[in-house]
Amino acid sequence: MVDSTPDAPRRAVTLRDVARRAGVDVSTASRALSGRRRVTAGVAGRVHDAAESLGFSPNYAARSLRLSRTMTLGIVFGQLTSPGLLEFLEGLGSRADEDGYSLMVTVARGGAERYRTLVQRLCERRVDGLFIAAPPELGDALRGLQQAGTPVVALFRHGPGGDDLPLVTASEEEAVRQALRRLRELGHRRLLYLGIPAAIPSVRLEWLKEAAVGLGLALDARVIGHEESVTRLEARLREALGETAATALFFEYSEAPRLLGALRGLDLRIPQDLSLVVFGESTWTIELGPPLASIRHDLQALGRIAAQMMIERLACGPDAELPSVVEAGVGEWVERASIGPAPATTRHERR
Amino acid sequence: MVDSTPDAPRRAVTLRDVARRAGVDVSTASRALSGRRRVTAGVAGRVHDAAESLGFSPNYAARSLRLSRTMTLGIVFGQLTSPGLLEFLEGLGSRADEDGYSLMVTVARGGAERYRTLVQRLCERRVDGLFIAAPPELGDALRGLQQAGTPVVALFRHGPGGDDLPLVTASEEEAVRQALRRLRELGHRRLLYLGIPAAIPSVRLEWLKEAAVGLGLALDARVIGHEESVTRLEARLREALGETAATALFFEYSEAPRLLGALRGLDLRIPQDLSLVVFGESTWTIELGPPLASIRHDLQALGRIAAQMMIERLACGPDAELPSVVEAGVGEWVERASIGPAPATTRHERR
DNA sequence: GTGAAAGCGCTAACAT
DNA sequence: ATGTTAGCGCTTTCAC
Repeated sequence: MVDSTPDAPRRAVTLRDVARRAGVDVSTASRALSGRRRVTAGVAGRVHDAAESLGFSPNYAARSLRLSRTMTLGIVFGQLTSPGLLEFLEGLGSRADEDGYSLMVTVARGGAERYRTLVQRLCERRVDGLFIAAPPELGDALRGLQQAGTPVVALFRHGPGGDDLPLVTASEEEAVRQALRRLRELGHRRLLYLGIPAAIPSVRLEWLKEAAVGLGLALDARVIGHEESVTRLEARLREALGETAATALFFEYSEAPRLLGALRGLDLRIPQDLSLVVFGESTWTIELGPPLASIRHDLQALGRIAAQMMIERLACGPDAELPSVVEAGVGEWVERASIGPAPATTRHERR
Repeated sequence: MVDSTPDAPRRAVTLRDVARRAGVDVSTASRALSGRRRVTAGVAGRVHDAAESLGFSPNYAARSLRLSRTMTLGIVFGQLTSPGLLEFLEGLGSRADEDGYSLMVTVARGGAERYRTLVQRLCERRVDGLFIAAPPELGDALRGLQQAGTPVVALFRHGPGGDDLPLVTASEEEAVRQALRRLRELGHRRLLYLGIPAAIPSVRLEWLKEAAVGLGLALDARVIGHEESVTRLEARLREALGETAATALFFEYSEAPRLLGALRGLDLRIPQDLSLVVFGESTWTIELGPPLASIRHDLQALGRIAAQMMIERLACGPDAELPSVVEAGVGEWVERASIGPAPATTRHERR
């Protein structure tokens, strides 16, 4: 049923097969199928029928070779950790898909060397465009791409040493300002930021500092280790809150489980004793316990935007330049029940 | 620095360029670079130098065309929701990567029709192997792949109507049995399973039922809506616990935030009043609140196994058959503080 | 409107 | 050991 000639060769049907079946030349079949050039109605019909009945599926490698474009976009991730990356990927993928582009996804997982290897491989694959998340120093791994005029853009942020690529990212500046303004309005004067070293935070910290200075708020920042236990964090937290007398706490989504766990041990009421703001969100931060106020992104939308930019760029031809930084997405301040008026005296002062 | 001839053509360097520069024929250059056939040391050196200095990157489309293999694996996801999919993807991708395969990732996001479209596209891309997560009825979308002898495997489970593909999945049978045995040991006799309709649960429910029957435990199962609010769930939960007098509750990771939120409103002590077991886990279920006992998978390992199977199959040639079901991963029972001895009388009986 | 022919970049027979 | 030749499947001039 699936195959009319049961012992057909283990070989894909080619355009040649279709043409033969339709009684025309391959070139005619090509035209009929691509529809780009006019063909007699009868011929077109026969060709389509033949293709249909043979189960013809055009070979993209051949087409790519001829057309010098693969209709493929590549992406290199550093690591697939944050669940936000799935949303991003979904957005990017679906937008690309709409214009017929497929996505090659790779994960570096290692150092800069791995990044370079993957970039090389994607270059061999002749992707039409390449995204690199938080790119490190890439050296001459980009050479092939550059020679071919393939656009390469950095995603989210630049990694150490890799700041020579146009960047597509979401800006949180305004959202951070809004959050701080609101907290100030609620009487908060001293803020604390807890983050892991050398990740996204650096930029966030800049924004936080800037906004805090602008509004006359005190901001302390402390680094917490990636692996510190909940009990350890509890002590750290107690100490940090004691020393800074902060009434509002900022932290990263990735640290939220441990931090919230530690917070429980401290017997603080949220938000009466302490207001909480998290960078990023998910059902966990919203549905469980006090809904956490957050500075979030629509990462799916950001993905779509990144894809769209690339596609437009591709349509413009190789000579169009990419702007060096595109703040494509916009961070959003979402107020929720985890923030409230600052306590008159902090818990620690009370003691 | 990057380019010795500043106004070089916007064109990738080809093997021909390398050969010319090295003063040899393209075929010789090909041999020297592939290293598959012996070449004089001097020539090899010159060719490599030329390739190096020109920044040569072999065109995979051309190679694919010639070799009839793309060194590309395709994967179709239904949706990119569960964070576990990232782990899976990472495992699959890294294993594939080790053997030089790249990964084309697509997301159906829609109904069976979208699946078919993506399968078609991946077929045109001539992937060497294809994974489809929870495939629905695919109809003749698989024809091209079949004709070409491309292996296609289903992942996780079969979707409605799509049960004609070899399946790679993880079995939880034994883990479920262990969990129930342990609960029985702790005095539990009545269990409750809360799940969303038409997702993974169906299989899980089978396993649960089977194990429960085998151990003489009572098992009730209730469906909860995908969108029910926490307060609504609270009522549902109260009702369900009241009616079944269950002392242990099973639920899915995806429902955990809402369910745990609802549980809080019920003023139950975990595990004194109720024991909890979740299918799947993350830092959220471990670090926050009472660590949840779980039936989990190492999805990254499963991904690696799936990739490995495919690669081996590819090495065997197109005539090797895939076994129809491979339970490649093993679910694991992990006991944590969320389970404890069954209460002498259930909370509701006490009232 | 259709067929003939060339060629995208590469590899593998075959010849030398 | 190296060069010559053919061809993977497709699109696109170029004739007719």
